[in-house]
Amino acid sequence: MDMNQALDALAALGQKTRLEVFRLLVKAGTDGMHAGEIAEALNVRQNTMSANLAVLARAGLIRNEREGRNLRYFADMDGIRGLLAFLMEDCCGGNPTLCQPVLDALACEC
Amino acid sequence: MDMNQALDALAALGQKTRLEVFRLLVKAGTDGMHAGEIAEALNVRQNTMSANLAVLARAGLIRNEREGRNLRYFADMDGIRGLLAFLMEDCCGGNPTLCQPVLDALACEC
DNA sequence: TCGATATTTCATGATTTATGGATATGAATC
DNA sequence: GATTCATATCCATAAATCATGAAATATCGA
Repeated sequence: MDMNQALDALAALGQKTRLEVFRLLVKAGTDGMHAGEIAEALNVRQNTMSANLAVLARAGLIRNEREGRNLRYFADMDGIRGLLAFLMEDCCGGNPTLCQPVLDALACEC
Repeated sequence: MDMNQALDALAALGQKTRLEVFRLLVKAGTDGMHAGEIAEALNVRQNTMSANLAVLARAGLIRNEREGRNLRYFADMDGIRGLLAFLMEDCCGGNPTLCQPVLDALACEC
């Protein structure tokens, strides 16, 4: 994760619809959700949602798999973990005893 | 941490100068840095930096203490911890064995 | 009180971003 | 191959955001 990736990710999450999408997908876990379901759940028009999903995907926060006519979207745990690690990098001057446990613990394998 | 606070925090971090400031202050830890030092370190004009510091402070990500003519800024670990917890809330449908350790570990006391 | 220093506030113009309608693509079904 | 469904893309417009210069505020020392 470098600065630009982190910026993309944070900017992507700094918008209401996209933050809601991300949290919805985090909650959905490995089941994921179809694009249409997401749009309906959040009451957002299809084209707007598509654009927002694209922003999140480009930022590495979600990914999708095609299922016939549908696209199923998932939260990308690797992406969010990398972002969190970047945010806390060199925490407290890099003192490892204080902060390394935080980063290690982000190895959540949802 | 509610949705609006989280949006403020993410939008605040989704801008290059502000993300750099935040990481600088995370690195500085309990020592913090003067506003002027921060502006100089990142080569940003003082009024621009002041505006950006205000955004971060309003978002609860940094805080300051006056020291004579200077303001010393610090990363607000409570703020960032709350944000990270909000992002991962109800991860995997709230399955606690998978994801609770991540949230607990964010109790880093820098 | 006066001047110097550190920082913030305000107003503005320029750039970026979000949204909605229309349209296009891609996959399944008939 | 025509139709239909799910989703993506294009384009124009409205809204939000950003950096900047000028002015204001707060603190310190003489």
